[in-house]
Amino acid sequence: MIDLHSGVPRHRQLADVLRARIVAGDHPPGTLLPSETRLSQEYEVGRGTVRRAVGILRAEGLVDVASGRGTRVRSRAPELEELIGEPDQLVTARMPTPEERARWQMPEGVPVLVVRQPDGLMDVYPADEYGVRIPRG
Amino acid sequence: MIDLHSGVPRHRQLADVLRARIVAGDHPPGTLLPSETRLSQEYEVGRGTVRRAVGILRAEGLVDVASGRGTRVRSRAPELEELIGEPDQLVTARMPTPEERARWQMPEGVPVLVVRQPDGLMDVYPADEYGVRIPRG
DNA sequence: TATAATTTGTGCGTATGTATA
DNA sequence: TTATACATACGCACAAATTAT
Repeated sequence: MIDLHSGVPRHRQLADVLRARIVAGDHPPGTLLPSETRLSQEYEVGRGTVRRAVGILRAEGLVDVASGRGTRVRSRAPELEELIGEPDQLVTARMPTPEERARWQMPEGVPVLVVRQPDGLMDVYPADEYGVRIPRG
Repeated sequence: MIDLHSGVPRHRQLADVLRARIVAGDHPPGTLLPSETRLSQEYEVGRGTVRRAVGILRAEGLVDVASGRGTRVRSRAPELEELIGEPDQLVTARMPTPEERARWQMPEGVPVLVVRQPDGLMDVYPADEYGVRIPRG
């Protein structure tokens, strides 16, 4: 599975393998991945390498990691609450600041939608729960 | 600066300190941060701790790290190319897949805008370069 | 209630490789 | 070529959170 001489870092290789297994349904949403120690034995890499690989999946929003409990495959695509856009607003996105993440208790790997009014005021919404609908004329 | 007995992990404390210094303009965009070794001496933590702290800032898109060159504070580029939204489109955001990041050569810590058409088709744009403008009726 | 086992979190030291100046 | 700096990887130890006994 992991090629030590491919030039590709092992933690990226492992992240690719785990991601593939997740999207292939091998690890269904809601289930736990094997523990870090188990994975390090299974793929014959150090635990630190496993943690970096899992960290990648976490940053991508694929899994949720909790101390003492394990690494759980995140359930995909919950219903988005629709915000109705208003003319001349500009919608973009970025990663939240630590304060914003704390305020809305956002999981890792989830961006925020930034809706900027013509007058410069901005509203911010977690992108895993909100979407902006373009209104009909 | 770093409190060993606060309960807050040192690499998080250091990330907070560095982030604060960056946003305060102490380390202007385009400049290099002190080297990892220098930071580890300055804040009296291990180099691994420094790397984890910098890794946080990198995931947030605040800095760009290059081997042999150093850690550079990323220039904020609020110059967004505007896409004109069309009625009934739904705009949201998520983190890019590795393929999407490679395709557009996106830096870390940058989400993608997802524009979903009424028929289900989706367009994806890097959120650091694009925004969606809500058209007037 | 208390204890142990499991699992993730943190931190250190070390080694080797690679890129840049 | 040499020095500097970052990248990857391993191993070890201990702490903290959770779950099982």
